[in-house]
Amino acid sequence: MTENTPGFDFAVSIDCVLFGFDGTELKILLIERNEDPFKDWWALPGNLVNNEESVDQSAQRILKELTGLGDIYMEQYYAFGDVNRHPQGRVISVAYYAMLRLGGDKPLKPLSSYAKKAQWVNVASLPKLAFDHQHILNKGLEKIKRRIKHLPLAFELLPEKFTLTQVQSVYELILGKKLDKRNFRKKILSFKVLKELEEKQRGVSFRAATLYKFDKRKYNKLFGKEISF
Amino acid sequence: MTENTPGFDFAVSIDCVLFGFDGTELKILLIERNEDPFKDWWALPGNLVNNEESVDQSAQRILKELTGLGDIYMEQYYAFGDVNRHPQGRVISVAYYAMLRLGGDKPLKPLSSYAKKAQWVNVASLPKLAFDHQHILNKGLEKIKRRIKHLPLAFELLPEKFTLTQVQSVYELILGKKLDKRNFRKKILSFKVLKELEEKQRGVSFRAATLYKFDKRKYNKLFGKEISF
DNA sequence: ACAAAAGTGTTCGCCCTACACCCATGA
DNA sequence: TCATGGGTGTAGGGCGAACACTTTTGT
Repeated sequence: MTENTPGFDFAVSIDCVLFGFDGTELKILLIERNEDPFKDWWALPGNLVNNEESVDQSAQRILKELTGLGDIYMEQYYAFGDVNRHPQGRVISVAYYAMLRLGGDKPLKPLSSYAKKAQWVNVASLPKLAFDHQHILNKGLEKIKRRIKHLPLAFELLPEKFTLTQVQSVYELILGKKLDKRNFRKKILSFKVLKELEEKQRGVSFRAATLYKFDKRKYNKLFGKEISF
Repeated sequence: MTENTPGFDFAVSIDCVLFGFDGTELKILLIERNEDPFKDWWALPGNLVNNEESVDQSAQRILKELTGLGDIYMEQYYAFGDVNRHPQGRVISVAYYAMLRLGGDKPLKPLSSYAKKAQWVNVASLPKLAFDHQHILNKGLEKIKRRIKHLPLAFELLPEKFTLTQVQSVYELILGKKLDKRNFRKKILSFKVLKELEEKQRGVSFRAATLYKFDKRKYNKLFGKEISF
């Protein structure tokens, strides 16, 4: 335990809930810890905030250290501050989520030594998590359930070109319920933020679906108006 | 500046945005600081988190110290963590908001000495605030604008018995726009969480309005369903 | 030919919006 | 009697929900 100037004896950490979509399942990125406490447990990627960086910058740095990715839309969603959430001292953790495109082209970069490995894990079949990370994750899931109704989070999970069925899958996984195909397509197209491409799906053993792109320009023009599922 | 165990050299504070409604205006509670930095400036009520209390408990304690009120619905909404937000060291501040009933029956209790006085101030005509408190407040206002569409925040600002016009005023002030009287009444009554009383308004020099009460029982039964403005 | 997913319209009910006048009360 | 806010209904348009079959493609 630490002995410090009263009032200045806290640590602040970031924990990241990184969502990914592999075409079928909703995944999150976990690391296997290589240090006590909770050595060998699975945990959310996270680390302490340095003294010379803001918490937002820290979140970006930690995400970059763990994945090699920068410039990711990342949103703070809650600060967890129970007294005993960390066994080695008073640590307040600020949680962020991000939506990431999975794909072989973006391998996970080497990690700091406190993690043995990082791995994408299906949200539906998680191991026991270290600290209060299950709680942090649950709150993150609730958050994106609400936010995906107003923000275009789904397209950040999908490849640049995607089919409407893939978009629908993402919504169904996050909201946890089936949606009607015709109604879904009508609605998502009614926002006018998807651009239909000439191109079609390839390599599937059934009728190839039309590919679409998310049109960020048009989306930005909607600013102020709400999209709503 | 402080010299501490690396990693455990942060302070964590709470800042509270306390909303109140006096029948006409939306107010927030400010204090006038009696200590440097920002001596003599107006600021949001807040204080450092103690080592042996959770941030939620700390928020409750601080609110109680400043107002004498306990058991207030208080919600954390953001953590502010810029490097130089506090001139005397690295302080992360976790912001909470609460909706309070104003009224002479609940005077503000004596304050800790770091405040000269506390005062309800009209949100529409604020003084310059210390630290990044204007920013914290702005973010709080955005937050309640969204939340009042789904949560019964308005009734926490109102006296136990209130008229429909008063409810409408609160919504108009928070949303920053006029609403149609007939449509508003239809909608608010359609949620079935208001109980019409036998009683009428007294002491007004025009037709007395019917008084209503918020029915928490019925509201709790709605759990899961969303109310939506 | 069959398996698998793509793609497509209509109907109905509900909710949101816009809109204006009479009523009750106290001064 | 006047000034002030209280209280009330309806019509039209738009949106969300329910619902099933044909098309395309690869094997």
